[in-house]
Amino acid sequence: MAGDQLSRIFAALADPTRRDMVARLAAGDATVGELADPYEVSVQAVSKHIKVLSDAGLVSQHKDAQRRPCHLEAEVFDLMTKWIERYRQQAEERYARLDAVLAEMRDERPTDHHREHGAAS
Amino acid sequence: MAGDQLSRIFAALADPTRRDMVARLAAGDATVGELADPYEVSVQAVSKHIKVLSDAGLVSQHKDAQRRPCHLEAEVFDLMTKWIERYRQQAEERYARLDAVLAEMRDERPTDHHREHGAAS
DNA sequence: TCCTTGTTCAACTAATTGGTTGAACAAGGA
DNA sequence: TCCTTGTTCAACCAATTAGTTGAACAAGGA
Repeated sequence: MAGDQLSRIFAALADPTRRDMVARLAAGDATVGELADPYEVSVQAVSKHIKVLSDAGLVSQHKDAQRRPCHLEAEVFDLMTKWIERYRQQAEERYARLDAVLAEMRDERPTDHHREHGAAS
Repeated sequence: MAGDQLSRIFAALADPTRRDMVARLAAGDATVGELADPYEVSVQAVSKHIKVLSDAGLVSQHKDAQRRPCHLEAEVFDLMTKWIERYRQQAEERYARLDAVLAEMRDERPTDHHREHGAAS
């Protein structure tokens, strides 16, 4: 399980070290060695982190002699943003409706002017 | 490790079942039992999933007799969106600049074929 | 050619996680 | 009161994962 890209992306970014690397790469491409420098972990561990980001499509690498510079693939972030926005908006709309209903109830109570127009779920 | 909220949020959403539950909750509050219904897993497993979402701040629960209806906390999504947008924009700006530089180079030597993109700045 | 640099592979360990079952607990309803 | 419903706790298992070390490999430079 956890095979789809969205799962891989979220899982990749659940690790603070990897988020840090993404932040670093947003400022410019970097080799695995350069990325490993600020951390106390082994280069191999960093290489593994890059693989995770790479499998998620967040990072690509191209050959340059014996180096493999890492490059942030910003477009993939759209997948996440779309997913997030969809449910946030849905939830917020629900609240807008609820607020409207509550406001209406507040309005109707003191004067009892207009009658209700059907139940809101 | 993985103690900060952003890590918990990303980790929580890395699981497709939990993303599904978020989708369900975006349409309206639901009890643990109702959430468990469409899945083949035990109610206890669903309860654990809700705990993960709850620890991440994505879901809250309130008491209603013996029920504990789950409620999606849409505001928390902002944390993610902000993090994502920051680095995406940063990366995109970098490309805008790179594109400008490449365009300039193209203008300056029309005969030279376009080069591979190396590290910027 | 041999040596150095940069990266990855392989094997292993410890910790985490998603699932299970069985028991407990909390709040109504008979 | 006892019974049912809804939820969580506890203990356990299998799979995954972040880290380690040691070895391999690929590409220049002497």
